[in-house]
Amino acid sequence: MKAQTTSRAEPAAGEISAGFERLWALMRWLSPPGLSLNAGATLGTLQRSGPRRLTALAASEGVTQPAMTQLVGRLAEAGLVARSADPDDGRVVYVEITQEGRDMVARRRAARAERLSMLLARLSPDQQDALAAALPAIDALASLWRDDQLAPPAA
Amino acid sequence: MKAQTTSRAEPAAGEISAGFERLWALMRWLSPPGLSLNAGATLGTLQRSGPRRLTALAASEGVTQPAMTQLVGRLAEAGLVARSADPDDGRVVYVEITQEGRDMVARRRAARAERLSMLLARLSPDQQDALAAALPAIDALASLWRDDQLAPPAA
DNA sequence: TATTGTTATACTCTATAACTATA
DNA sequence: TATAGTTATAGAGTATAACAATA
Repeated sequence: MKAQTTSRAEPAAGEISAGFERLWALMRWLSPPGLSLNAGATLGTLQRSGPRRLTALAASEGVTQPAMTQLVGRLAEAGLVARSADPDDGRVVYVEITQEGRDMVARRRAARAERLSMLLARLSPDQQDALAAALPAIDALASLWRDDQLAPPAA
Repeated sequence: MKAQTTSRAEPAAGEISAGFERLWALMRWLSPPGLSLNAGATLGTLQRSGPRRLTALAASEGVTQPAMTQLVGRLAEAGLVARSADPDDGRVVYVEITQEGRDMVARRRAARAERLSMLLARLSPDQQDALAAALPAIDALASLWRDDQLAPPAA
């Protein structure tokens, strides 16, 4: 309740998180079956960021290390990712997306875009513009959070 | 691939859905434990929309009818919702949020807002504004989709 | 002794199919 | 016969705890 510690961000935070929550069911509907949302997001992270350690992947996707072990196991079994060892540290496992995985990401992205564009077309031009204009902020928000998970700040 | 059927919405759809996907892990992190994301979203829908039939609730949350039966059962057991019968049709079940449920929604919303505001404060003012400006579009998108689920359009 | 990742186990949640009750 | 909702069953996916291997 303490006022003006964070400029105008504070009053808006409640509405923004409520808006995100309302998108929850839509996001599930957009995602083609075959991969869970976690699996799809993990694949997307690997495509954007390149090979990553299993622990880092678990942190950036917000799941536990054992859960990521199993998720990577499923993705590897499906040929979508590959594991590799660190030559300098035998404990470390790197996870990398395969070409097959990239194809899967592309297919899913196209399917989502097709479904979403039908809805977007029914928004007003102003609303479409507002969504597009918010994309950099959405990306920045997601990146900030992921970076915090990898190297927690103060709290 | 067919061009200009939907103005500028089409090229942006891919980026927007990718942005949503990147928010996925953040959304899970924002949500306090105790209720699943589906449970929280369902409670939020009931608070906004008032009593709803179980079938309609299942459609608007994007889960099957049996899944909603069980989810409502869990929420009712926790005292967060109440069922009531339709006097005119003995088959119909209405689901309504209780005061305890409203309190839960408020608590969760406050917790999410607190976590999110720490991240929002680290965005530039422009980015904060862009997010706030996109809220009406996000709400409209969610509503469009929910309405379609309740009464499917053409496809 | 600390760190990285895996295995074991139990639990939550979901979907499909079969069922009951009302219309 | 169709519709609203429930029950039965099986499966996916997660977390906690215990473990193995490397540093």
